[in-house]
Amino acid sequence: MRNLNSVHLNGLRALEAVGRLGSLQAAADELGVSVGAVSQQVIKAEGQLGRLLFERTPKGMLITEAGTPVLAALNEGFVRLSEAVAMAQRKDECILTISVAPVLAARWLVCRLDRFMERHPEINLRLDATTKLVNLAASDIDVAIRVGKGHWPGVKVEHLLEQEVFPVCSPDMAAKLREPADIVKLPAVIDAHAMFTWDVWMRAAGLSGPPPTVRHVFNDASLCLDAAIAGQGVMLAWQTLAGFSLQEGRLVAPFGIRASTGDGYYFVTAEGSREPKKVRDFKAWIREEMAETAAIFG
Amino acid sequence: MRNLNSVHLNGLRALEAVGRLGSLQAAADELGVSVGAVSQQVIKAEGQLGRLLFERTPKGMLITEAGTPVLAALNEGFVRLSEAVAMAQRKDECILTISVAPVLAARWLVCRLDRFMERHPEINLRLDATTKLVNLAASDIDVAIRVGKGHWPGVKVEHLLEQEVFPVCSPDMAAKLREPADIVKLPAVIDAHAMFTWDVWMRAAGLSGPPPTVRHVFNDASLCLDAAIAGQGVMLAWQTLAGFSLQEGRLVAPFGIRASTGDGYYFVTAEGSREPKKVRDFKAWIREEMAETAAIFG
DNA sequence: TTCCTCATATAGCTTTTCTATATCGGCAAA
DNA sequence: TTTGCCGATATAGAAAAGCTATATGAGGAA
Repeated sequence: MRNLNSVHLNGLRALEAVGRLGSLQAAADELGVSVGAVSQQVIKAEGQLGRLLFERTPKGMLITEAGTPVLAALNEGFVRLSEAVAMAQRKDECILTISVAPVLAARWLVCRLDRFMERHPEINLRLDATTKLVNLAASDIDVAIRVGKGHWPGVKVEHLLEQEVFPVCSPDMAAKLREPADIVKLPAVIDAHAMFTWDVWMRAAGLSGPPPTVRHVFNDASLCLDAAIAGQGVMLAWQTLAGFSLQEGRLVAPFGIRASTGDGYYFVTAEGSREPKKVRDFKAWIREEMAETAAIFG
Repeated sequence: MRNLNSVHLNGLRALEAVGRLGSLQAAADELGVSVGAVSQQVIKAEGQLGRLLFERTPKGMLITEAGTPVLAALNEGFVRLSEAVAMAQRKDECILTISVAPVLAARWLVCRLDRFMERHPEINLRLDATTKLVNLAASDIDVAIRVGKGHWPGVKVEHLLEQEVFPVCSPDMAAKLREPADIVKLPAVIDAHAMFTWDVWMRAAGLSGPPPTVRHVFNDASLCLDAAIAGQGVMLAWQTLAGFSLQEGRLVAPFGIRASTGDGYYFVTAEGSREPKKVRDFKAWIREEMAETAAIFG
């Protein structure tokens, strides 16, 4: 499209407007400039194209035969540009863009989105699955959910749920356990990205000695949970990861001892401006769903 | 399309180029400006739209979800504008735009255009039927054929054929005529726009007395000729108007007396520049056809 | 002949666009 | 940890584009 470098876009627009509206005055009205400005632009643009698109008559501008297809194509082009601008300027009241960790999306959020649709049919979600802390001022994300200490500058942070970890394993594996100390004797499956270790839970359980032996390590928490479900070992899991599988009976949390990691779930939104209703609606719904998940454990 | 007034077209183009090419540098290369210029334009245009279309990452600009449809529409728009510009800038070697009087077109030229197509299949004609003397410098007409004295300033004029007039009537009507003086006793059909009167012919025929009585007057020479063909009167016609009907035997030119009107057929072209081959080809062909028409009369 | 409409030309001001340069942040390699 | 590179951004000021205001010209109608 380098050929567009040889002609001024404002001039092409002037040509199109005159071609469609029939006179310099009508075009000037639409473009919001004076008749003289349109006249200059038309003359200059014709010069840049090396082609006369109009014949001047006392009754106004008449399109030349060569001008007809050119002006038709210009019209289609500008109609499309106008649609693009309208699209960009439209307030997407009905689209909510959220950012959550992939594992939270896969293991907790996506399976309950049907309930969000029931509650808010007028809101369409866009889900950006990433663990990065997004720059909300420089992206189109409305709200993020993140796990961590919550000390993130430049954004508004709102606590949602304290993260707790606890061992989970298959029911068959759990059936062989007589006391909490038996858990650390099981082989373990490990999530390499976890920000905590078995020590956190063992302290809460009042256990000393070595942690479980590592059988498998995964770089994806969701895959790690699948391994635990498959009976390949015990995993130190957390509420949103394991809640659904616990409810289904595919996993068991033996003895129910939980330890707080010191991290929490937080809503992260842009500072300053008043939150749109769709964001408030979403947060309220998430709170309810988190409360229901928390209720599984006590 | 007034919404385009609120955003700079150059900025939209910068957005589109970055969206399509993936970086400010690549866009700058295509637009022929510096990276700083593109950066400024993108930032300003996003501000004017009130929408971020890109997320800035260390690896370059990433299109936001909202940006994807907007940039797609911008791309379509600019592709079409580019096509329009290419169309306008393309040298139409194969299109010849001619301007002739409507009656010349209808009665002489159009019926023989098949022969022009045979001779020059590579040339497409555009025919502008008007009697006005066109401003060749301010229109896209390559060559005009006009009837008159030929004294037209500011254009190149080239004589083609002297205009002669002569009475024509239906064969039945002609069968009753014994001598030229009988012609002026017939009722006449008159072309209101004709630039000559019966006096011109009567002088050439050596006849005195009153001209034929007027039966019908037409504001279109072609309709007038049709009336003569229909036997409604005698018409003072000219070569290009009546030639074809004479050859067909639908009209007769009794006694073959012709008078020169003092007007002529002329090629009219723009002054100055060397004529393209297509114009020279067309004129050569017209000369041959005119010579053939002239041969009908002796 | 006069008046109106439409396009065009011109001078000069305003706005946009651009260049040149410096800076910043992130990432990879030493 | 330091350094260098890459890509984006900010800034000042120059250049170009765009615009207004005004005058002019041509054609047509009253």
